Amino acid sequence: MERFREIGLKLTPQRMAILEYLDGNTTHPSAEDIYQHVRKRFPMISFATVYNTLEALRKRGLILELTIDPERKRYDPNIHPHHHLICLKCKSVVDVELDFNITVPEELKGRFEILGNHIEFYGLCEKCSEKGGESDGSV
Amino acid sequence: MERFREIGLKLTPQRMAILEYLDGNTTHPSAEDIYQHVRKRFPMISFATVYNTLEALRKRGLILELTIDPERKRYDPNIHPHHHLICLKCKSVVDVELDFNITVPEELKGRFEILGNHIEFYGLCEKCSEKGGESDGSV
DNA sequence: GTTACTGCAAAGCTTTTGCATCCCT
DNA sequence: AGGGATGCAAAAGCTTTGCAGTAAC
Repeated sequence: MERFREIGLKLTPQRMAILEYLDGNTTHPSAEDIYQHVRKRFPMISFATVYNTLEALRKRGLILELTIDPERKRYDPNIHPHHHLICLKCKSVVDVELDFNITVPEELKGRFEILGNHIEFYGLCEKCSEKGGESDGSV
Repeated sequence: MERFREIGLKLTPQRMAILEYLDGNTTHPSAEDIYQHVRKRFPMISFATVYNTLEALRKRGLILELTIDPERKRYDPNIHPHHHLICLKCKSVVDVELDFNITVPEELKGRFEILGNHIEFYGLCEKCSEKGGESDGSV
């Protein structure tokens, strides 16, 4: 929270609300989710402010922009390297804090400078599994 | 190609061109890429046809819709389970046909029905690595 | 002859941008 | 006071949809 000021960002009430919502949040919200939540307290807040703040946070490495939902970007305040379970039905995302110790052959490393990796496990969450999953074939 | 007819799809010249372009294609093209390519032979083709065809193929499991580029969907005719290297700079995508044999704890399996996984390695491709990579912090 | 596909245009969503005003520092 | 942030509205991309005409079966 104070780190915010330290890195040269102005701490406005709107941003404070966004930060509070994101802090410890494991729901991997979209910009829309964040907007809807913060709007309860700041009915006048605009998407511009939400996107602007998210971009500022992302640029400084304080949040991660996830590309795991084909429909929209999701944001994750957990910047610790970790992986994700994605429910194919309800699109919920769950953290997987495990180290899988993935190593690629030297031969590959020569042709591509690998800086990191991210595993997406896809399947069905408990709720959607119970209901029985008529999938449309998407992966 | 003939499988197309077998599964109840009409084989039009436009679709044939799309199929030909996709066959063996490892560039992971976007809808725009496909449109631009097919347009050389069929100047009148529309995005509706491209998207329509891609959706028909995806629904039948003949192609994969990839969610690895934050800006747009990419399509992959390689439906064999495999992983990807993504260049953070030029967004090129390279296949990784290796089995990493990832296993998750039983405890996790109980709470989530895992149907598959996909690893994205991110980093810099050979070309972009040479140029030196001023990144904007995106992952 | 049917039915599905095509092309076009319009619309839908998510995300970005320009700009005048405001307010955090 | 100064510069960044805000809210609004418009615009930009990507993707979807409605519809009338057309072509594959």
